[in-house]
Amino acid sequence: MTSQDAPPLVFQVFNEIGIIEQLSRTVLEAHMPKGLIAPHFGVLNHLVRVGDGSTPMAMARAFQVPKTSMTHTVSGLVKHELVEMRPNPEDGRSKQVWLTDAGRALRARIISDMSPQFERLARDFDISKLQHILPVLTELRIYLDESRDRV
Amino acid sequence: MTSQDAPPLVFQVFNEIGIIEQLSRTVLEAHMPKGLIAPHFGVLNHLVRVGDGSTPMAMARAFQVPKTSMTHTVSGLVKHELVEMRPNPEDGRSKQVWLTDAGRALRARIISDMSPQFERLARDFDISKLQHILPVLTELRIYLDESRDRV
DNA sequence: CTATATTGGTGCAATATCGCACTAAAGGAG
DNA sequence: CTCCTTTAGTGCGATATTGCACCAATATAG
Repeated sequence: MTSQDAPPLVFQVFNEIGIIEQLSRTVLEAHMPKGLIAPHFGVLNHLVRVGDGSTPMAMARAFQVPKTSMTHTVSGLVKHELVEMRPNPEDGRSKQVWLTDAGRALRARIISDMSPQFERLARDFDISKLQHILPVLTELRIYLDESRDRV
Repeated sequence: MTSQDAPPLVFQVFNEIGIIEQLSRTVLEAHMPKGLIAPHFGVLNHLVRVGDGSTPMAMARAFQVPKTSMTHTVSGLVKHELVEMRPNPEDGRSKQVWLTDAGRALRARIISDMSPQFERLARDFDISKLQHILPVLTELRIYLDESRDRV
């Protein structure tokens, strides 16, 4: 019975990460309008930060989700008129996703709505600890990402 | 445009955590039999570690998911005969979830199947870094958990 | 150039997630 | 005890996720 009493370190890390992901996603979604969830925000945020005109497949790869999932998420944003699809002039197979003004505005509003919570966390929590773990998380993410297809 | 070029630290941490969660979940699910996904493993693992006979609601709270989601997950495990439901002798409203031998065996097999990958990660990655971030992740998880209903 | 392989996107079906409403049991106020 | 509230669980419907199959466009082999 020893093995199950002492879960390996890696296991524990992934476990905590899973719980944090769930809790933080819930917080995010509490600030989103009805009908939109975390993946929608992810796409809006991605388009603002990386730039408009990305293709659905490029975003599916960026988020590591199947292309059908990205099609579905983007179509939800189109329905809410937060992005619009345009043909890709460089490749007849693909499309480009462009933000609308409403899309930009919604993303900005969600972020500003959440800022009090971030600030409270920054007050209550030792931020330097987060600064220390961020590079490790990034390294771990890169490792997992690169080992993804080798498995 | 400055605010969106420099996402706050907390934002970045949650972002990395979200990606790691997704990648690690994919790894886990690659080791699970067809028809079972990460939440099923979560419940099996929980029952082994915390002990048999927990109620669906207790687990819903532990995993921070709606009770309907837990009902669904547990019913999938029942269908695969990995757990069984019994009436709760102490409360006529609720039930208890007990592992079957097959449930215990499957959980053990999944863990042992994944151990080579954990070991490879332990070789390729500086484990002491994970040791350093684990307590911070735990602290962050506890903070979010406690602030969950205050928001 | 032609034939084949690959790639981007979508429709469809199976399953998952989750809010809402409802029932049954338990708890609490009087 | 009775009434009211709370709690555990489930049915149902809306939406999400994802594998599979397919089409159209592009890339590649010969």
